[in-house]
Amino acid sequence: MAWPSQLPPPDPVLVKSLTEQQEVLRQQVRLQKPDFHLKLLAGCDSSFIGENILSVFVVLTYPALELVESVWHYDQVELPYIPGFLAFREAPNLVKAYAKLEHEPDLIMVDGHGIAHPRRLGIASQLGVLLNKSTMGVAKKVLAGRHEEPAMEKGSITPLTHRGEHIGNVIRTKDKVKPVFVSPGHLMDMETATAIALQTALKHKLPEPTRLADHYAEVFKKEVR
DNA sequence: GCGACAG
DNA sequence: ATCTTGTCGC
Repeated sequence: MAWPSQLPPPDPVLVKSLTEQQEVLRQQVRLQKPDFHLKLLAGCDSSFIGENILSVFVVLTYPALELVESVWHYDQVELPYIPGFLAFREAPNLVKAYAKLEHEPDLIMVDGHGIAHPRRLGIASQLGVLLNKSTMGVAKKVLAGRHEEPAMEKGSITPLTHRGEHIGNVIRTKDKVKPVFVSPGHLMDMETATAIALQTALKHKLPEPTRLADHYAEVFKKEVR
């Protein structure tokens, strides 16, 4: 009866190394209003099969949100999941999948947090720095910070704060459905990220880019087997 | 010291 | 993330 509902004990040496790497990357993050004219919007997501990871990228037109491309990359996972260090486990494979895209998106919506992270470097921010591309994060659960529950109707927003900083927004993208947590990743700002998340959330809780990436991850998963 | 803990 | 059945509602 070791750690009941606990997580596997992380290796202190590994955590120290990853924390140092995060600091280097964090200093490269730029939060600013993007200069692009949003035409192509990408979404990405990863799923697992034992010790392997399957990452998917989809590209949609904006604002029509029609699918124009979808690619994937399947490989071995190098690290275990450690809260706060998700990017080191998933970003490498996402970068390889991204390289297969024929269309270069203006923005990437990532499943996970942007700066709404204990050290302001969630997977969306880290991936943005690695690809030197605008990114924003859309997560289903909180990792850091506190917030009030937004009203039950679609469009309601509440701020997510941590140590006195506004690190994200809690957005109700669908009536009476659990809200999502949005935050800018890299080369992006809070206002734009929030607006795009709401604009691209049609009939579902998750915005289309993330939702479709999630969907295709399941489709390609059967192809890999 | 006690919980919490993206995917 | 993944393991898992039926069930409620649009």
